[in-house]
Amino acid sequence: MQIRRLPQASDYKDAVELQKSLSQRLILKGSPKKADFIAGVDCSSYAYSKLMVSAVTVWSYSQKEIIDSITASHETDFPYIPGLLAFREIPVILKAFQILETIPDVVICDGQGIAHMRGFGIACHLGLYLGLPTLGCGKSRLVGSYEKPDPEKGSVKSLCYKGKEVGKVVRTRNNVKPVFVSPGHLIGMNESVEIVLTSCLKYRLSEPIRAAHKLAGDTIRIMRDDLSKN
DNA sequence: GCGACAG
DNA sequence: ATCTTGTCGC
Repeated sequence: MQIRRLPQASDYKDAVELQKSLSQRLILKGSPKKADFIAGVDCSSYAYSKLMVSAVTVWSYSQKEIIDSITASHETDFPYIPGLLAFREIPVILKAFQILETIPDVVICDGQGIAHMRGFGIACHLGLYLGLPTLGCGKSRLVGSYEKPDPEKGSVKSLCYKGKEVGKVVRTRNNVKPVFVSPGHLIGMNESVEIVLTSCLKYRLSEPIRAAHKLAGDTIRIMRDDLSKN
């Protein structure tokens, strides 16, 4: 699919400034017209190397199964820095989207949307590149405070940061650690939570994210094994 | 200055 | 994120 062009940053200072300026472009409302094709994005990296693998899967809500998936690999020079995750993962993620045939209705990212110190997590960054509705679904918190949601699936509490609600803490399975949901671009807060809950069938993580996580992991292990032979 | 800190 | 098997608990 088509990817938009955005300004780049190579060092910490430029990256922080870029996030501040790009955050002005976000549209944090709306609901996907037809939220049937829900994509999940995840990355795996190989310890002790720069190798990164991304996986994008597309799950159909009506069919309850993965209907398309793709992987890409890329070497990165950007280290993991809390708040700057996108600069490490976006290149390999865009490489995968470039060859993805199915156009998703909405994209779920492994990480945060606006629940970020500058209101510009990886889901926001990817949303501007793709021009599609995106949202972040993190397995842990980056910023903000919250009260524990009730133990039943579907319970939700606000995630607040600097006096504003920036996300939701969502229980996707009974008695299981909640996930952190926040809009990325072209979608609202409640709509983001709705997408996550409708794509969580029997596990903590939504189906497309789970599938992408497994695909990226399996792929990088295969690449690692091939490297150790030759 | 100290502690926190997506993946 | 990654190095890694079995095992305890609902």
